[in-house]
Amino acid sequence: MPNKKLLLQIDFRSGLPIYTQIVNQVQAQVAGSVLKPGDQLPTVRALAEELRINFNTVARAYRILDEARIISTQQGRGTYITEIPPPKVTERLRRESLEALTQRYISEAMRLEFSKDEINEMVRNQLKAWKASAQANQNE
Amino acid sequence: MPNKKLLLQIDFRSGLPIYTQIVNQVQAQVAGSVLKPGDQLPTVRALAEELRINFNTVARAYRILDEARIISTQQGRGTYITEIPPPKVTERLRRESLEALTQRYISEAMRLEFSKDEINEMVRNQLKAWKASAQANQNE
DNA sequence: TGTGTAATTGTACTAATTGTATCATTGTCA
DNA sequence: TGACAATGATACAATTAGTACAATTACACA
Repeated sequence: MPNKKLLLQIDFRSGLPIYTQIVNQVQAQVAGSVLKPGDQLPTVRALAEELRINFNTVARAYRILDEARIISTQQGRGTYITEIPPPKVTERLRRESLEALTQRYISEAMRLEFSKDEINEMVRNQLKAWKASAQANQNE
Repeated sequence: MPNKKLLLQIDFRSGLPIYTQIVNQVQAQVAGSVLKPGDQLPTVRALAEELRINFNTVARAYRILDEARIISTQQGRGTYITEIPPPKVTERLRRESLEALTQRYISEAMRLEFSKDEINEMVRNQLKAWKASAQANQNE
C-alpha cells in the first residue's frame, strides 16, 4: 500500500515562513492523529516538489520537528513519525506500557543468558549516565 | 537436522541502520550462546528474503561481523559462527551486547517520558518476579 | 569414478535514494 | 543602507538496491 499522501496547504502570502507552516501543520496532524506513529513522511525532495519549494526548506522543517522528537529523520532512509506519549494517557496505561516494554527487554536479556545481577547493574549504570543526546548516536 | 532458524527482529523505523541491527543481534546471540561456534547462519539471500531487505544489506552486516572475527564467511559455502572465539572477545561481546540492548530499552522508555526512578523500579520488580517459563512465548 | 554443468553461495562495484552541511541570494525592515 | 531571516543552489554523506561475477558444491551421466 502506498504511503498516505501528506496533505499540506502552504500560503505563500501569509507572512509565516514556509518551514514554519510545514512544522505547524505536521504537528497539528500528529496531534489530531491524522499522522500516526510509524507513518513515513514524504522525502524532502518529494514534498518540496509537490509544494514547489526548495527541498532545503522542507529539510529545515523536518529538522525542527526532529529536534522536537515529533519525527525521526534518517539519512539514506527517510523520515517517520515517532512514538509520542499520548498527552492524556491514564496512569494505568502508562504503567502498562512501561511494564510491557520492560518485560520485552528482560525477556530478551534473559534469553541471552545474562544474569539478573548483570541486568540490574547495567540498567542502573546506564540510567546514571543517561544523557538525552546520547539517544541520537546509540549505534556504536 | 535443519539449521536452527536465526531469529532477528528488525525495526525499520528505529533509527538504526538495518545492517547495524543485524550486527547487534547476531553479536548478542553469540554472546548469549544462542548461536554457538560452528553454527551456520542463513545465506545472505535467504535472510534477506525473510527480512524483506536487499541481500547486500545482509552481506554488509556479515562483512562487519566477519571483520570482527565473530563469523566466518566463505564464498560458495556459507557463513558460520567462528570456532573458539578468544574468551577475552567473548566477554567483551557479552558486555557490549547487554549494553546495546539496555541502551535501546532505556532510550525507548525515556522517549515515552518515564522517569529514571520509574524505570529502575520497574526493572527491579520484574527481575524479582521473573519466572523463565512464564515468559516463554512472549516475543512477537 | 571422473567430468561437465547447473545451482548455490559470497563479493565487488555501481547506481539510486535519502537526509546534511555550507554558502549564496533574496527580501524585509529599522 | 545594513542586518538579519528565509529561501535557494550545490556538493556531500549514509543507506540500500541492482547487476555481474567468482568460488564452491551438487549432481547427472558417461
